Amino acid sequence: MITIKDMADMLGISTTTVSNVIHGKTSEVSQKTVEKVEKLLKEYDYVPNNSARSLTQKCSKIIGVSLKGRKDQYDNIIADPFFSVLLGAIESEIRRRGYFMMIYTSDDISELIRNILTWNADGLILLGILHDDFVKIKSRYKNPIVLIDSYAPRDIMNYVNVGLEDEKGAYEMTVHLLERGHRRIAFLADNMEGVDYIRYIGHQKALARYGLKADSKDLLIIRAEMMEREASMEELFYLSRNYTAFMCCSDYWAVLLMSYFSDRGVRIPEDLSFTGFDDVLLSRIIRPALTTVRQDPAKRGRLAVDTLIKMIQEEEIPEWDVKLPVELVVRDSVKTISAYGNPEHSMEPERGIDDGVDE
Amino acid sequence: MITIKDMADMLGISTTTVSNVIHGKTSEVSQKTVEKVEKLLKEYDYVPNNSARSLTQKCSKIIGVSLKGRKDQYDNIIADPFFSVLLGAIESEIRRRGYFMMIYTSDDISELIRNILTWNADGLILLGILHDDFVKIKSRYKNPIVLIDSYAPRDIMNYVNVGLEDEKGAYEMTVHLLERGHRRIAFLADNMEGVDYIRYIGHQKALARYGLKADSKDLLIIRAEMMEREASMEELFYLSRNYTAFMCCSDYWAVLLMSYFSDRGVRIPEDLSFTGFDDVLLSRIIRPALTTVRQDPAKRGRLAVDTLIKMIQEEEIPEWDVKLPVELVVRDSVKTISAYGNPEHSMEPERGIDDGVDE
DNA sequence: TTGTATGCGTTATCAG
DNA sequence: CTGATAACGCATACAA
Repeated sequence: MITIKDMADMLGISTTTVSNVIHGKTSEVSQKTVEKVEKLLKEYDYVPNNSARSLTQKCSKIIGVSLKGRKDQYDNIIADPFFSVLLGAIESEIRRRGYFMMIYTSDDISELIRNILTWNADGLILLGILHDDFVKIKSRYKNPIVLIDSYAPRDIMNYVNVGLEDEKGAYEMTVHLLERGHRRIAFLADNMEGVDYIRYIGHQKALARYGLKADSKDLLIIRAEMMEREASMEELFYLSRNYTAFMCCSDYWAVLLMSYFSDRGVRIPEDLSFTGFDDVLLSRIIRPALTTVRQDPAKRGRLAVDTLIKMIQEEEIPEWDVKLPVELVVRDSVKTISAYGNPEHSMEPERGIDDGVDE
Repeated sequence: MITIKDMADMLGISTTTVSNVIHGKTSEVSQKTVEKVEKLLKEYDYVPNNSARSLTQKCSKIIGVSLKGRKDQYDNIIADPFFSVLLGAIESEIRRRGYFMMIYTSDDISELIRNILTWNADGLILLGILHDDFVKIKSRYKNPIVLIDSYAPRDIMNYVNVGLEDEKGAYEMTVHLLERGHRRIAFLADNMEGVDYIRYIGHQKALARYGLKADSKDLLIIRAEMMEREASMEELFYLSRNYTAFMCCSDYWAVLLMSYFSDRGVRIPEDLSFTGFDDVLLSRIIRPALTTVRQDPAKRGRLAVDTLIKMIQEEEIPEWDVKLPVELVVRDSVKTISAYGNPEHSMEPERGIDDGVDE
């Protein structure tokens, strides 16, 4: 590892001159010196020491990416099919822009903060962080932050979020189910915060538009450990008899449950319809192919990085809450039960009710 | 961000003393001073600047993780179901051990090397790197390196690899197919280097043990862009008529192809059997569930990190080539065709032939 | 056009 | 027990 000083000594010139050549400030250096230095740069394949750079400058060229692990959900969150695609896109964009990515996963938010601070990251991308944690981070870390999939009360704190038309997606999916004649729909969510909550709002609005009312008993919260506990699954199986459709908040769960139910003799979609959210690879591969809401995680990752770098370079404060479009993808996991729809509800939305979505 | 100097000034003592307290060298500091400093440490929640530390010390506490992207394979390699689980395990273990993870993906190996050097990473974990690239990296980077899934000629260069019983896995899978009466087996691989090549060796040995000979025309190389090109898939479809089983080098491909073939009316496993490798979530979810070779990527990730840290701390040079066990997982994607087996081959291995595996 | 001097935050050496 | 002081590698303001 050759240093600037080494090279300066070798050429009998000062470090300043070498540094200037490295940074392309050749206007202030004679052509001859430039050539000498560049020759040496090539010869020894000089690589700057970024620790030293971070020290003298304000910036570290590091972008921190944090996903608070949730022990209750998956073994490790990086393995989640949706997160991994997103993360891959973020990584490649960070690299393309000449930055470095450092990942911090932790269930302990204060440890996470210490890790960010200790490297003085230029900016931060936070995935699926809850509001309280965001506030804690924001209070200690002053550089730009971009959130992905966050819903926080706007009035409490400014934030930049690269989100999704979650409400619209859930709305359209619900409408799709209703139009196919489904009236007994269960809504399956990981939790009732953030993204899943907003999707539930969309679901409710669609029901309302059809003169139906969401019933809290149709809201099924599903957790990773349930798959392990036979009793929980039995109960879910039992509950499923009340429904013609399971509307899931993620492809991951939809696909897992489809597999579980079909193994127990439930025919999909004949006996029970399923829908997902995300459109990950899984949902295209499984049979019946999953009807779902598509988003573009690669685009999202890129946009998050672009936005963050814009903020870092202080060109501007970008739009504070982007909602990327979603698209209903109809495949084969939803049955059409027109003749079998609950007769007391018409197939058309009731007149006079018109709550917009994402207004 | 409070610094050591700030605190020293506040207390009217020297930075040395503060630093000593921070590092627990309290034997050389009076109790009173220790308490004063620790109070301040807490109060301002002091976080050390790691760039400064890296500069003065030999170590950076960074572990670099590199996966050379292969443009021909996936959009981004992090999204690969197997890699993402492995990566997640690596990340959590690195963090648990008090290190930081920096990811470098690049198709340009020299860019990758520069990134590693610029941060002076204490150690490196290389995933799926080919031998030539490893040599290049090794020539520029002198800190410990642990490989995952590498096969290189041992005589050329020392290396530490955390691998798998690839040969054994493929051997057992092939035997399984043979015992179920399959005689016309296609071997599908991404390429003919590294892991896939060793698996092919195992495949060949199993065939030999049954008095059969591997035919190079039964070796089908499959690439990501093939899925897009209709002509390629048509050809594969046409070829498939020659076989009773497709033995795939990864679950990823097995599952993708199963889906493709079953959509075109091929019954699985009645018309065509499939096997995979890895046992990712996908293979458990899909129906028919995939017969595959299980490995434990989480364990692998942990072991790789443990090994690397051992090397970094110079406790010892660990075993140079670990091969973690694999396990055949029989599910429903392989048909039993005992009555239909090629009559000129007996179901039992021929006598007198006895090439061991992984000897 | 080139060089000198200083500082970034930390650790380590050595002297008091 | 404590404190100067130098050093790590780099960038920059200022001199020459």
